[in-house]
Amino acid sequence: MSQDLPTTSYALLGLLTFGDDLTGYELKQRADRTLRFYWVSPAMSQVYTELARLAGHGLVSARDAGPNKRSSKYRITAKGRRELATWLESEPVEFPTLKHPVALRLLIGHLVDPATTIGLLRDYLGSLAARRAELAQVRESLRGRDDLDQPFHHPSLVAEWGLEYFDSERDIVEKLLRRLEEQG
Amino acid sequence: MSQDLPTTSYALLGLLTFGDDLTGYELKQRADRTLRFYWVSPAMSQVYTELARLAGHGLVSARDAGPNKRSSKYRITAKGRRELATWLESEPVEFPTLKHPVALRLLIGHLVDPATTIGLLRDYLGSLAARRAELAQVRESLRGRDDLDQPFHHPSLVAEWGLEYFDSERDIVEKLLRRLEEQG
DNA sequence: ACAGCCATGTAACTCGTTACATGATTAC
DNA sequence: GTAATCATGTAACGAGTTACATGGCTGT
Repeated sequence: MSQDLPTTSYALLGLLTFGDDLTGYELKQRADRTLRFYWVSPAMSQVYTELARLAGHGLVSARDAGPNKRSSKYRITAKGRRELATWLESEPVEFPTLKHPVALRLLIGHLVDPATTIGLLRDYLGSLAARRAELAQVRESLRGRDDLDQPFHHPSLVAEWGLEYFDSERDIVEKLLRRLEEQG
Repeated sequence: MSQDLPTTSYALLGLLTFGDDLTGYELKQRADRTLRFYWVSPAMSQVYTELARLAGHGLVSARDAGPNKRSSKYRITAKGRRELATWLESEPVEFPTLKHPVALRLLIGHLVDPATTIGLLRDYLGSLAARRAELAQVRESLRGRDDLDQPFHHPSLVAEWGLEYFDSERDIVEKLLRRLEEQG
């Protein structure tokens, strides 16, 4: 029965488990707010492709709302919920993948002068702070709906995890930067 | 002059800047040891594809060594070094991408019982420790070749960054786990 | 002789992206 | 009226994977 879909498909399906029905467009917005920080934010076109696939497997159902067959809302089906729970329990869970262009550039730092590397890391600290602020705003927006029995309890746990990750990354890079500045 | 290759291509090219010439096979091994932790470890077939592309752009040169036209070693060219330095200085550097299947599953923890989520995180702590041990071994293997002016100075900085990341991730997950255990 | 590793490559395929096309609704 | 946003989709492409095919070299 287990369908074995790509992970992004399960991720989008998961975003439909919070008690509301969404259009493809709205689903993309939710992905931009949450999924982006620890998975990917799929392109608009892929959201529609995935919704069509999920509907083909009977994991979501489409319901027309607007007058012109537009704005159809998607709802997760009972089968979709079972499928998601099975996926969640399936072993083994893949190890996280990190694609870190900054670390990658630091690796070949011997090709350029130290000032370039230092500038690279300073820029990174800036974008890290900006990204952290975005996530902090998301976390704040869940306040009041994040109690133990409320739908956004787990999303808020994940958001807090992300904030701690950003803080730790900042600390590590700051320390590294001090080290490079002393050498250079 | 800037070629604008995929990042994996620059990454593999970067692995050829440490003073030795490598066969495709050896390059794959080096990627498995280092690149894997903060980028990806490309499939064997892709390594050969990328080497062919790099050679086509004149960024690496192939030199036959074996009798049967096999075991040809690849060496980065002067043009390749210039290209890499340009890439390193190019702005802006992309923000890291994290694909975190564990966080993704935690997000929809409301679909399963707490024990499942707790088990998931415990498993993750285990694989995290294993991965950290692998990286620690890599870092140790660089000792003696990691001084300021030596080729593996920057790789060792990156490895230490990775070790600190793993430690921080472990701390965050352990705290989260305690929180879930108290609730459940 | 056989296993296991070294070594290279092609073909088919999936995932996901960007570019493009189209049109409705809302706010000013 | 017109710009911005809402909304949905198709087509072409690129990056990267798995499966497959091939054969040499090394140790026991």
